[in-house]
Amino acid sequence: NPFMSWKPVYELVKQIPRGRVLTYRAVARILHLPGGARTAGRAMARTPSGQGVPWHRVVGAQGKLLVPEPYASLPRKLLQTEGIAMRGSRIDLKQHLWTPGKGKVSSKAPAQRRATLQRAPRKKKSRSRPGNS
DNA sequence: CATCTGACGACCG
DNA sequence: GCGGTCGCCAGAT
Repeated sequence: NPFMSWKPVYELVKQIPRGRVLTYRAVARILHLPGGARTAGRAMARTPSGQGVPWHRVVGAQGKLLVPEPYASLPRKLLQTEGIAMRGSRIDLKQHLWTPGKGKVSSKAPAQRRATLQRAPRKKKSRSRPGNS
């Protein structure tokens, strides 16, 4: 049963408090999901309905709502209802990013720092990308 | 078994 | 800030 594999993800998402959000990246790191954020995204894409999983509280690393059609408009509405502040089409992660276990200790979200590692130039291997025919 | 496909995120121009 | 590309990994074809 594939749902069992993602159960930890749904259990974690269910614990996100009202008015708070988690990024796909954060979910992946907390659960040590191999493959990182995309794996978290895959799990969310298969979120079972009727299980009380607040899927709208999982957003992109930059606070963007990545839910595709035909549900694209739902998260925004739901989050607004929960009092989530937004700058344009983004959520203020500084205010609403949830840190498991520190919900009532500190309301400040830890500033996420990007590694300053340099990477070798990237090869542009086109892997049958949807392009113009 | 070989490929393609994403509810991502990092980089690049 | 935006759009295109690549690495990642489990499912679908």
